[in-house]
Amino acid sequence: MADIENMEYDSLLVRFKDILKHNNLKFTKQREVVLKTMYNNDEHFSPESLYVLVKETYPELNVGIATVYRTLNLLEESDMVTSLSFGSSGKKFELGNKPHHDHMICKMCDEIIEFEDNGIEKKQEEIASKYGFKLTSHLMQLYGICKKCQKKQ
Amino acid sequence: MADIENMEYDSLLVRFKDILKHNNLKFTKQREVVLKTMYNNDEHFSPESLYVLVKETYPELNVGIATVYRTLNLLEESDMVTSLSFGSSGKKFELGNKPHHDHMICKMCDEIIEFEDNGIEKKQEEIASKYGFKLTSHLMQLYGICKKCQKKQ
DNA sequence: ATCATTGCAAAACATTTGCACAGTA
DNA sequence: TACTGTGCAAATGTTTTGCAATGAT
Repeated sequence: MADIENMEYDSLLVRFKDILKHNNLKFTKQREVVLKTMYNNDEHFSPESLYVLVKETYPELNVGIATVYRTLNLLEESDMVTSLSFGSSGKKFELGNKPHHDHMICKMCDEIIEFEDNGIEKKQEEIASKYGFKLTSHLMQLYGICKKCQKKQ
Repeated sequence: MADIENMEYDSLLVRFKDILKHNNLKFTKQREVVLKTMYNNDEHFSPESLYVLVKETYPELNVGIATVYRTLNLLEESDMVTSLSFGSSGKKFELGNKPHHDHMICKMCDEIIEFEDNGIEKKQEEIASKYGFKLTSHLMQLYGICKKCQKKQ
């Protein structure tokens, strides 16, 4: 049963349970379902859109949007999800199960393209140490117009 | 009168007036005062804090916060100001009169340190062209703990 | 004179919180 | 059992919008 397909999710789940235990928090269906929905739908979610998806997928649980917010905040504090903010609408979240990457965002269609930035990281470390700054994370977003939208113009 | 001190502001103002004219928009005291206040107080502003400062400085104009928002949005669309968003509170804006730079943000005290990133830009262009993406701008924010706050810990 | 802009208040969003009840350990 | 989590609705915070009056060209 525990085939390779589920290994990654299982390890996320174990990590989540660990975090909960270490903080004297409880493992609940709602928390599990929020994590699982993010995993099964590999995208960038707004709290609202994740909420809709969770409700559609698990209507019997009757999950409230407050719980989605609470769970996302918990997951973010525990570094299991990352948030991006751009544009005028609120944040978007993604599950941190992929290797580190950054984002290119199309101004016209809001599409998000992920890319890896081997090499830029080193430069960032250099800059930070120059200012005595202790780096914990970074956000790099490139804005512009994607291939498709360039054709439309 | 037009000494070197004011040249930079004057050129901003000319640019602003140009933008207004090209869009059939009008040059008003309120719009001018928002721009001027940003220029005179070289910082990163939330719309709210800029509003307070404008009211303090020009109480007789009785500028409303809606106008501050409208002006900031206008200035941003015209690329005269840039916005950063981070944390859970809203956006911060800065006037785009400095050479391009990025930001280091302290997680503890929210201080913003600016730095220049000669060299990273080239890499960004490379990445973008690999995806057929037409780059118009970018955002790079390094998060961590600043020198002062490290000592406090 | 014409048409955009303004301040105000209300509306629209986005997110958080208080509380009584339900669920986990 | 003890205590945390939950949904709900209300509260909060941020940004936008409709409107009648004002101001710029």
